[in-house]
Order: sequence, then structure tokens, then C-alpha cells
Amino acid sequence: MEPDTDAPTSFTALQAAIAQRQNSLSPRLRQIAEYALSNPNDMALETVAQIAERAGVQPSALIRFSKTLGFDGFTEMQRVFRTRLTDNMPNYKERIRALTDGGPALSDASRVLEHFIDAGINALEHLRQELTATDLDRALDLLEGAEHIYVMGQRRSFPVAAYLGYALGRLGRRTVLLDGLGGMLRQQVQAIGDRDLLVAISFKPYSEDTVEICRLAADNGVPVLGITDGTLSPIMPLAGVTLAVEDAQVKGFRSLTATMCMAVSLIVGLGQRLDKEKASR
Amino acid sequence: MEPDTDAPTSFTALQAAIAQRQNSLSPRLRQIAEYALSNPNDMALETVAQIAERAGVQPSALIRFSKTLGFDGFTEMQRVFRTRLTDNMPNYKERIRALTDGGPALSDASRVLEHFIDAGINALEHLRQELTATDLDRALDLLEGAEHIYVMGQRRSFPVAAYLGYALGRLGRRTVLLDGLGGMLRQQVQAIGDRDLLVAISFKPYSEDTVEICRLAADNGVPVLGITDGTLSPIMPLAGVTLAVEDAQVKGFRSLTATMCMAVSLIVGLGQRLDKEKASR
DNA sequence: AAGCGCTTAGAATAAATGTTCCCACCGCTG
DNA sequence: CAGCGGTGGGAACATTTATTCTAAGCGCTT
Repeated sequence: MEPDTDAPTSFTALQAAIAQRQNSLSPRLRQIAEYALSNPNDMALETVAQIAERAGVQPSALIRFSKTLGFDGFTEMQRVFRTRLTDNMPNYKERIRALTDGGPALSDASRVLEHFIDAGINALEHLRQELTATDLDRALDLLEGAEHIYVMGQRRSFPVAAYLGYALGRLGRRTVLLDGLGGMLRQQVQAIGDRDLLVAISFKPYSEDTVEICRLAADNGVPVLGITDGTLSPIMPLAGVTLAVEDAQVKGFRSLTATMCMAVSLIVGLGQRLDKEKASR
Repeated sequence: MEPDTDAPTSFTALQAAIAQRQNSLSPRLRQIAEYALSNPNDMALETVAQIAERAGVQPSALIRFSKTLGFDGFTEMQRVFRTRLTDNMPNYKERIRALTDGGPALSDASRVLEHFIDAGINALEHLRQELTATDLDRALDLLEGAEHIYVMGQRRSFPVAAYLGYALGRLGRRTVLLDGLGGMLRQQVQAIGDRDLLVAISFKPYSEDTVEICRLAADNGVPVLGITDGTLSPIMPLAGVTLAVEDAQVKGFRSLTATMCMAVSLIVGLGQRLDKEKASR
């Protein structure tokens, strides 16, 4: 028996197919249809036995249900239910990479821009999903409470550090941008106390200087706010609070699109807090 | 043996646990850690064998990895990865509503971030529409042909200038970042010749210094590439080529999201040209 | 260089899961 | 009321999948 060709391949198509046949189904199968439509998560993740029990049917009924819809078996139908999870919660990292490394060779400049715009949008969506409110709030707590704020970022991360340094200063926070100018980095760092804050920005490949400064600070009890990429950053274990950003990437070139977006959000969020604080006094 | 008590129960906790132990893990387990953090979808849905193959490890290594983190086995850890899919799923639609309704679910800080993400996406879409291929190509012509490239941006534009300065240098272009350190700005500018290029970045409210430097350069016949906002920018009439970017803006606070995206596109576009040029010789 | 501990690969094993199949049931029709 | 087609239940089966285990490998120290 060859596999039916009318088996839906997308979740929405499956949803429609179930809804449509609901009337022509036998009672028990309709019971399953109802359960499937209202508990798609279970359909995607649980085992046949589990679903059968929760829906109050026999496991074999689920198989029959799947075959009625044109699938080979339950497993095949479950795969479609799972696409819903991955489609609505996409792994943006993969998508970004697919856009770029897998894509055709970028020919002219505007194609490059197109790619970075697409990758940037994905990175922003990814940021929306992965950055939790509590992390943000904890970051703002640190920024709000620190007597002095020291900002460090090297190479590609320096622009972010420069922006934060500039903007924090404009908000009236005492801010020092650790630029290591004239080889004064160590001296600048020694001045940091445990009531201050070190904001460390570093992405792969991580600047050794930044990591070492973080370690120094952490050893001295200085709170550290890390802005870094989530995957195995050496900053993360050293920082009290970490804001993880996976920025857009095309052909190995990383953008600062999403990182800058988060940075400005931090600034404005902090500004709001300071306004409130001032107003309450 | 009783089950370990330190096994994370939420995805974020698991994420943190993995990131934290990265240093103390053996090479193969670290390899898994990296894969797990960048492919949480696979970890949630695929089988041990599948994940092992994709990550390039043995199935048994995945079990060892799980046990290292305090789980009884892989299955138990996978359950945590699956919570991420189900937990974030219903929020997806709710979140947007929460944003518009101003619901109390989101803290102020994450609301700000949501706004900037939305505004950033809009700005990127806008950039896609407004920036023409010819402008980009002409900008690249300038960057490619210049003997020396001088980059200038102040205040909020400085991070962009810093990025361009850094990235152009990495591409092998002779680049000077006009930072005005030690009040040497005028002297630095006098060195610019008509075979060089001045890249001037400035947004409303336009830095007087930047505008003046542009004027100086234009008077001396130095080509100027302007990166600015389109509306009535004083840079535009002074620059031979202008790249106009309207960046995201929330309550008067401007982001650098789109500008950075364009900057990195310029860099990569230039890099491609240089590669071609090198290859053809 | 030998021995030790930790790590790893890969096959063997155990567990679970999906699937099949057969019989009982029910309502309908002749 | 007997026969029939469709439906459902549940145990048996086969397959997939997780897990364990042992021997080999590697890097250190002695």
C-alpha cells in the first residue's frame, strides 16, 4: 500500500482537515479530533499511551485516527503537530545561518544589505523571545544601584561600549569607558570598588582582555553585567547578570543590529526608572 | 541512588546551568553543551540518535551529559527542553496583546525592549525600501578607491564611526578614526588629501564639529561619504554620496539598529569587492 | 616508561513506544 | 431474529529508542 498523498504537511492544513472531517467521523474518532484541536501541544509531545489516556480513548484509536487523515501512522501525524512548535518558536539562530551560509553567493552590495536586513530582523525577533523580563530588570537594578559604572568592550564590541558609555553619561550616571588608552587599563580597573559595576561586552571570539578584566572584577567582589552571546561565553560564569544576544550573522560577519537595539532599550529603561525615582522625591 | 536535587526544572535554569559549567566540562561534553544551547529545538524534539549524529557525538555521550547536569537520564533532560516549546508557545500571541494593551504582565523594561524591537524591525524594512542599489555601489566605489579613509562621528554617531574604523582597518584599508583626542582634530583633518575619503556620520541634532569637518573637506576637494538621516541634513549637500538611514525611534530616543545594519553591510560589500579584485590579479 | 584516573566509543541490553490484529460489540437491514 | 458492515477494545507483536557496560584511548604524574 502506497502512502496516501492527501496527508497534510503543515499544521494549519492539518487543522483544517480535522475540522472539515469532524462531522463525517465516527464518535470515537471525533472525540480524538476534538482533543487534538484543543490540545495540540499534547499531540506534539506526548506518547500515544499518554494522549490516549488523557483523551479517554484507546491507543489504537489514535492510530486509526491518523490513518483516516491519510498518514501512515501516528508518528507521521505527530511530526506535523511538531512543526507547529518549531514554526512558531523558530530556532532563529539556524534560520540566520541558513540565510547566509547556505544561500547563494552574494553578488552585489544591495544583496548583502538585503541579507543583513533579513538576518537583522530575525535576530531582533530572536531577541524578543529569548531575553527575559527578569534578566532585563536585574540588569537595570545593577545599573541603577551602582555608584560608578565602568564599561568595557573591545574590537567589534567597542562600539556598543562606546554607546553605553556615552548614553549612561547623558543620563547622569558616573560612567567610565575602559578604553585602555595609553595602556592604562589595569590602573583604571584597580579603581573599581564593590559598590560599582562593570559592564562587560564581548562576543565570540572573546577578547582576552575583557575576559581577564571580568575575572579580576569578579574576584574583587565587583558586580559584573555581561552582554555576550549565549553559547558558551566565558563571560557568563563571571557575571552576576548576563544579557545574551545572538546577533545577525552573514558569511561569518556578525552585525551589531540586535545588540544595539538591546543597548538602547537598556538606556531608555534606565532613564524611565531614574525619572520615576526623581519624581517620587 | 536518589535523583539529584540540582537538576534544573526550567529551561532558563537549564540554560544557565549549561553555560556555567562550560569550563568544567570535558571536551566532548562541551561539544554537546554548545550544540544544546544553539539547537534547543533539536534537543526537545529529536531522538538521542539523531541529536548525536547532528552534534557529531556518540549517543551515550548525551546520556553522560544529562547525568552530569543532575538528571536521571536523557529523557528527563529532554522534558525540560520541551517545556521551552510549550511555555513560550501561548505567550507568542499574548505578548503582542500585552504590549498593546499595556498589560501588567510585562515589566517596564521589557516593554521598552519590545517597542525598540518593533521599531527596529520597521526601520530595517524602511531601510530596505529607501536605500537604493546605486547609492550603495557609489559608496563602495568611494571606499574602494580611497587611499586613506577618515571616519568621523560624534556623540551618538561615534559608535558607528568606531565600528567602521575598526572594520575598515580589518579589511586592510588605511583608516583613521577622527576622535579628536587631545584636541588634535584640526591637525588630523589637514592631512586629508583629495585622493582620500572622509566618511562622516551624523544624525539630528547634528554635531557642529562633524558638519564643519565636512565643509572643510568639501572645500579642499576631498570626497565625502555621508551617513545621515535624510531630512534636511546639513551633511547631504556637502557629501558626494549620501546614505540616508532613518533609524528606529521610541519616544524621541533613537536607536542605532538600522544604521549598524547598514554599516556592516557596507563592510561586507566592500570585503567582497576586495576579494574579487585580489582574485582577478 | 609505567601506572593511574578520567574520558570516550561502540556494541549489548533493557525499556518504551508505536503498530497490528483479532474478537466482541452495536445498530441496521432483510 | 439472523446476518452484515462498521466500529471499538485490548492484548500481542515488532520496532524504535534510551540506557548500560566494557574495553580502549588519552593525558598526567611518578
